[in-house]
Amino acid sequence: MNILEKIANELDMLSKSERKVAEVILASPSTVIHSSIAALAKQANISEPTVNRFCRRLDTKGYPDFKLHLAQSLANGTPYVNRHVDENDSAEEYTAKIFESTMASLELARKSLDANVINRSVDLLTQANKISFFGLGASAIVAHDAQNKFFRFNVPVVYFDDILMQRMSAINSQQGDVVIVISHTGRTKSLVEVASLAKENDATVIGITTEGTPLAKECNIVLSVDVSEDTDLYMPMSSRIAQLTLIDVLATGFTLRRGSKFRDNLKKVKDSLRSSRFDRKE
Amino acid sequence: MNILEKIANELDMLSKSERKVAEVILASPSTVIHSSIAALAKQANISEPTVNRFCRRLDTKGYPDFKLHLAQSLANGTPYVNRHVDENDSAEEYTAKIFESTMASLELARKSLDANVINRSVDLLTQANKISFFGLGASAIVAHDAQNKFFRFNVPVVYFDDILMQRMSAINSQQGDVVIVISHTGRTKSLVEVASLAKENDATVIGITTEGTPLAKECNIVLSVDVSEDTDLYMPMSSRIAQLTLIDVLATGFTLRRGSKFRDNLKKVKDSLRSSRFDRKE
DNA sequence: AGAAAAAATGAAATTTTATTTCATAATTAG
DNA sequence: CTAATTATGAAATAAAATTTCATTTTTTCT
Repeated sequence: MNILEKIANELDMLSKSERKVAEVILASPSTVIHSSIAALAKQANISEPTVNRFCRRLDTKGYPDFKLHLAQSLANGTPYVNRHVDENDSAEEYTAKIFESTMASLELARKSLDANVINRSVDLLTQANKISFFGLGASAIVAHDAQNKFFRFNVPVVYFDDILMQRMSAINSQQGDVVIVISHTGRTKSLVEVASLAKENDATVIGITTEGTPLAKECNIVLSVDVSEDTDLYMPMSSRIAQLTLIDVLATGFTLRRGSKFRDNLKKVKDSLRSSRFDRKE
Repeated sequence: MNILEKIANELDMLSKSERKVAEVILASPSTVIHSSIAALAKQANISEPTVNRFCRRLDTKGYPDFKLHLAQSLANGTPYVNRHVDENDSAEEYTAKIFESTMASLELARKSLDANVINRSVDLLTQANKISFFGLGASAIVAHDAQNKFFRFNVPVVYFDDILMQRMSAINSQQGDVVIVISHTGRTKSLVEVASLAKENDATVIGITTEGTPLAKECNIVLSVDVSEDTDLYMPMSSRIAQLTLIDVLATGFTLRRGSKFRDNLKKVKDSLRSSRFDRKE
């Protein structure tokens, strides 16, 4: 179990001074693993025994043992933290930060997903007469991608990123159709309306959105993808990556459910693209 | 760099006694991280200073520091590896596998990227009179996404996922234009031709593709995004995620280069979307 | 509100652990 | 076979962590 998460979790179980220690550690865990207990105590403006007690409260044997746990956490658990891009970052720095934030978001998204809900969604998709993907803005890309994937499966699939087409399509939907509505915020008015229209016309509506939003309330099933709020500061970044990965999951679930014969078919689709490509030299 | 590998590598650089230490560590590294220097010395039948010297020879500051490195190596055992989805996987299993593979690919992609090339690309983009993004299939989504992002920056930007439009646009390009061609395989004939046409017409061609491919050869600059070959078995998955993250990096570089005033403008674009959304309750 | 109990905290002492120093032993080169 | 070099460990020293205990702060109960 990751000790950084553990610290964050148990933050309110700690005493005032211990919390100071926790904050210093969370602020810069990689510095701490190279600090002595004295240095850390000074940094947090508390005494050395307090640091020691803090370590014990986290079920480690003492400070050195705590550092070991911390080192391990840094190596795997949350190597990918959300580090904000800074005005003066070099290309190298902001590249690293963006990749790491994206990975951190994927980690988070994975945790927020419920396998049962995925399973039910795959069930519905395999049984659908028609599948529609709707999204706007950044989520339009996700819908576009989903169409691209499901199209390969040779199932009736459409995608619209135009409000009017979405409405018309929703109104024409019927029992047996699955409509997937994608929106990170879950607050885009026209999409919420589209979801509502589709539902009224007996389609099954699956939302790829955040739990508890107006859109989520209109859906039969909600695939909630949580990503840290502040990664998408000025433009959608992590959210759409998480959504796309979810599409991969659904597509994979779909192919698995359809069995091996179906996957042979996929290979055929892939091979059919070959003539449009230059050969590999090897 | 993994310290266990390092020990194994440098085994023959070590003295007889130091090698004894190395062997004890390699035999059971997880025991060692909980041992004191005295315990380890005894285990290896050598003295404490020898252990200390051993640690220094591996470029660590001393025994505690060595243990930290060791702890990290142990944790790093299986970070995000490419685990293949299996026929009989449960929803939980394949979800985890896909998310982890995606993260592994991002890690790989980040390593393959050259910050200097990114910097030059950002340079060119900020100075461009017009920016075009071309892609087909899964890469069309990436181009679509790029357009969506750069459109917010209020620069002339177009995207085409249609071969004919791409050709026409390439032929009409001129000096000062930047054309970004996206293709994971780098072997799609029509895209290679489009790149070549754009170049002939004095546009600067940036390729988001794999190094050494026919497309790469036609480009002025290649942003090479390597992802493990076998992740995209039947359909493109990881490659497009890596490409999209690269788009985020370019877009971020762009905004940083344009300065803070420009970013205020971005906020305005975002705020302008507000009226199309339901309010948050808080 | 105020006293007693409980909990939290840090100074100092103690203990544990790691490192340095230095004399001796082993190895290598000439 | 000897001198030089290198490797090694015992002992001393230094550094770091932990324990003890007195003091302060907070909480609980009149």
